[in-house]
Amino acid sequence: MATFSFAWLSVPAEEAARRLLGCELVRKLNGRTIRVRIVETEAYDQADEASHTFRGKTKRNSTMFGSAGHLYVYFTYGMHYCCNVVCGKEGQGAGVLIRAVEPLEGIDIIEQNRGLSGKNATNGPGKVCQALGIDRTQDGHDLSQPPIMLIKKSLRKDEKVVTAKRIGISKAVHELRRFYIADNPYVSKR
DNA sequence: GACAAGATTTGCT
DNA sequence: GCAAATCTTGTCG
Repeated sequence: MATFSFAWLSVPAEEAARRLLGCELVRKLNGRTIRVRIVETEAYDQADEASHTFRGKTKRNSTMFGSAGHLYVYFTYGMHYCCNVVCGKEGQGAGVLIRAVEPLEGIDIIEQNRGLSGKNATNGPGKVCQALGIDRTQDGHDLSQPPIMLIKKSLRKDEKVVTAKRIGISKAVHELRRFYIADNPYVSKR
């Protein structure tokens, strides 16, 4: 389907990061369904010194140079996966890191995958991937197709987006490119 | 062909 | 609060 289902993601990374807040991610795993809500994101684009795409296209980040609505998964620190939603226009090299989610359905599966329960199971980039069973074989996946789908949702009226400094990186840390839903208990703290 | 660093998490001092 | 665990990719010689 060469539709523009993800036209709403074909915008600058910062805008896409805001729009992704509150959206749901549906993951089919072993015949079960896991449904979560995105509560924290972080924007990356090619002009960002801390981005993988800063020095141009490589074999690893080629997914981020694809079209919006795809999944970019990378492996880091020898033990963790992080997942991003590609955004912007094709060839732009922009994406949004999913930093934290709120479990809505299939919580028992999440707890089983993580070996933990409560908010500690999904309040971090590496945790989200482990909880949803995402690894680098999902890199480049089309988020309009199973087993992982992205569903656009709006925030509730009483919820507001907070813009904050980035964390966990060593370059351009002062940039205000991290977004999260105010007062949501599943947001990573630090 | 070899070396250094990394969008993190967890456990111990 | 700090340091280790662990391996892939990118950069440099």
